[in-house]
Amino acid sequence: MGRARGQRERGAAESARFALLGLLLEKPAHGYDLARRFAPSSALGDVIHLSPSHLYALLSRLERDGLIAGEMRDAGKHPRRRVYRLTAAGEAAVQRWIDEPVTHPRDMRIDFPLKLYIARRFGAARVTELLDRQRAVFHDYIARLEREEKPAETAEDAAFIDLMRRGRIGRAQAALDWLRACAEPGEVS
Amino acid sequence: MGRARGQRERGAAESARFALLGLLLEKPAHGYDLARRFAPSSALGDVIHLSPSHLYALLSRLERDGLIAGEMRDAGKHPRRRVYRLTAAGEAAVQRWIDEPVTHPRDMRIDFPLKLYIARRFGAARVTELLDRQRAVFHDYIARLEREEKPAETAEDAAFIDLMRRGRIGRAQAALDWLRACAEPGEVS
DNA sequence: GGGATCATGTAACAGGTTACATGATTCA
DNA sequence: TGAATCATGTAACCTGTTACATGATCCC
Repeated sequence: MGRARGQRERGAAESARFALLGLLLEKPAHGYDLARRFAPSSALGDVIHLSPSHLYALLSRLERDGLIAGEMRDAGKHPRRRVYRLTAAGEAAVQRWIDEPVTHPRDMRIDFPLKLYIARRFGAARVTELLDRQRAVFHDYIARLEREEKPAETAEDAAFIDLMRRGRIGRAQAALDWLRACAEPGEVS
Repeated sequence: MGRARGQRERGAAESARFALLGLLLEKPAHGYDLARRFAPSSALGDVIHLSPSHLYALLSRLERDGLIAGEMRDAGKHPRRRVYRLTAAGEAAVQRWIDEPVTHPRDMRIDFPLKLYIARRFGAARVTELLDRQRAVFHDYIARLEREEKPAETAEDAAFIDLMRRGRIGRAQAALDWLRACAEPGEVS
């Protein structure tokens, strides 16, 4: 009971949860509103696909976990809708999430873009800080990999492991290059 | 009942299942044997971590799915062990898997390295073919991305979407570079 | 006897995903 | 009246993961 949580590996949709919180940071919204933000032709929809049912399921869990609170509201000429707002815990969690760089290049596909998207809505300074921190992380990551010497059982294994290392360095380097492009003037609105 | 399966997204451990099948392609083995192949200091262990319990769970599912068949055997001076061998269906599946390049750069972290590792055990020709096919896939992938023009709702969204596209191209290019390094003489034993 | 190694599982739980179900309102 | 849009959910299913349980054999 009460396992050391808070240090979990993030699943593919863990990121989606935070993106939802990030949208609610701007203003309260209901499910259908949020779903529109993830439409295929939108920026968020380009990063991650969220079907309506999936999105509602995520919202339920977020509410269960106490990060958001929903309230049914009449909406004049529309069907009743459940409007969600962040709780204090939810706001704290999402603020932390935005500012924290990812630790691994694999997160440059989904997690980081979502942070970037949300950070943009809170000013250029927020974005610049995120980009800087993220670059520092990968810079160190590459340095560590380049120093690394893993013991291997056979020469064949050693060759393979070294190949893998070169792959990791290449991916981190690609991430670094892309981050530099993001920071170019005009990119961050 | 009987949803269109066979076309599923592959989870992180879907790859591990195939790696297991790949190892069994060489010769039948029991769980503990296979677990050793995934030791932290081994080539496979460098690509993916499989705890013994996880591995046994995967083997159970593989057997349930009819890809492998296990048989308890006495082993002289050792405790009894359950020796697994591929079924015809399992062999067909793994042969297909080895030769099929991955469709997405994200799979260069785990799925492709596992294919590469297994392919190596079946000769340099097998590896060369895999590398060639994989390069062709990413070559096309990049060409498609470079042609692509996505409609966006706002100019800001358009800029963001373009940034994402550049990220994807960068990752694919890094994969391509790495594949070229893999194909260099001496790399494929 | 007892620690190391060999060997195999299972129970339980949380999370991801989606097919399916439902109904209000608007407007042509 | 009926199609389009607005709006919300849930039941069911599978998978991933891991803590925990168990026991044989070897060799000092």
